[in-house]
Amino acid sequence: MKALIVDDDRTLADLLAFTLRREGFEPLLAYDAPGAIKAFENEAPDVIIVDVNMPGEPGLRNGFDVCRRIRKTSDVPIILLTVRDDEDDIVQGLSLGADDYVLKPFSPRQLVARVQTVLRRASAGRSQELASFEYQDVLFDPQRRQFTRTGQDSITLTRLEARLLQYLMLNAGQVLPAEHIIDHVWGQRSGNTEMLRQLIRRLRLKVELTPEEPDLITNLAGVGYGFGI
Amino acid sequence: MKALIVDDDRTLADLLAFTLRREGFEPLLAYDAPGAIKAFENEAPDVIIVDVNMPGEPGLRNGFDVCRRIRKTSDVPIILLTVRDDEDDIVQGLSLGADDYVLKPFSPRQLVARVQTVLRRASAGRSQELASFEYQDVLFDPQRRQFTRTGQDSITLTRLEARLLQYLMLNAGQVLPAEHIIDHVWGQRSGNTEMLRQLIRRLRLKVELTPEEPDLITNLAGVGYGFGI
DNA sequence: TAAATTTGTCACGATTTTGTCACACGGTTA
DNA sequence: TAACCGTGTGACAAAATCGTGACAAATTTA
Repeated sequence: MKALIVDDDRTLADLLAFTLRREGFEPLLAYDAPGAIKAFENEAPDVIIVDVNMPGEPGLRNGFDVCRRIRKTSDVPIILLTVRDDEDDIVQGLSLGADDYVLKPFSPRQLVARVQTVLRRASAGRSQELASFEYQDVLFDPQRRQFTRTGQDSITLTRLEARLLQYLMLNAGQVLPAEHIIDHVWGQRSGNTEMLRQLIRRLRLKVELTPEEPDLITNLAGVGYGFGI
Repeated sequence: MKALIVDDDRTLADLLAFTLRREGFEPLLAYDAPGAIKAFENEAPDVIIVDVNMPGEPGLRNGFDVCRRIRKTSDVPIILLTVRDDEDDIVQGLSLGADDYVLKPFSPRQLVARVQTVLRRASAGRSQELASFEYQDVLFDPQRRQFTRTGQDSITLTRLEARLLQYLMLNAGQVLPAEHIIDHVWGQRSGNTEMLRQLIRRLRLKVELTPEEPDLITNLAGVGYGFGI
């Protein structure tokens, strides 16, 4: 299994290479966007790990450009590395077709786990959805509908709860109009405000530390709800 | 993804069509306002790019009319093309519900980037309005309805307060007739002078440092109110 | 099929938001 | 000077919005 690592921070790139090699991968290294494209074309890696923030010439500038460029011709799994707190990055990266993203800083073990998850899904032919979402100290795995707060036991969400949470996390930092949420969770036809209120409530009971004083899922009166605002 | 291009300059329209097709879009062309409406109704495009300046019969004259007409029935993202860096055009366009505008001349790449940004925003459900307004030491985020005076805690405005402030800030420096404000905040039907007085009052209480001596929202007797005069 | 889980519906109270009424103040004008 | 107008202000009522609990219907699981 070839894994292409793209990062201008050579120390980090080397560390990733070392870790992946130990896990049986054949690591390839690129230190900038053009190098990444070249390596991708010459080596046909099975998975690509790209740092979002890289210097470089305009047009082929950063991890997003690499992602976009590769997605034009290939469905190879791509994992983006991004610094914390930049939700716009996440949304943008996902819309560009990345399969997963990992927030820095991360442990090498963690990254390897993500790589394997992405590969497993890719081989199963369903690289549609996301492998996982991270935000502060919470982690959500839509596939298994497992929600985990670091240091605590993980919780299994119901199908609707998971769809709601996924939609909220995918658009973290934004206020989503109730109608949009309803459309997305229940589909155009059914679904109403009351059902959303109940679902929000149930999700909060499972997910929030103090459901009376929610800190993850907040409401904006007259509009809708948002995650991480 | 269907992209409707409306421009009487066929050379430019063709160039845009070529560029968008290369990026995976299915371009549709219209060379005047009536043609644009027809294409919009028949083809249901995912995004519309309209040149502001077009010849044509009165009533359905230019890009603004197209924008206004389409916004009556649809939230499809609209990008306006304009030559003048005339702020009035921009303000007018945005107040008519356009999602973005691009000043001519522009590079095709640039336009494609804008198109993708707008589509991303639309799919994320935040085709709302502009990201934020700034004026001197105040900042307003319409989406979260957060008002901040630098160095102070931010305040959450109510829906109507936010709409009023947004309208005032969008037209900062001008005195807006009370009737216009009422129409914009409450919509054509309801709304009266008394309600506006109360809303102004409540907004001032939240926003002004000294509500008795307002410095942001000023009144011009017999006409209306203005922001930053 | 029975039990358990998940989802939808109804009703209530608390709070916030919005609308309405009454009145005071200053300036202008008859 | 008195009447009038536009505006600012306060108090209160109406409406909207949200969170909550209880329970029924539907679905999944054993």
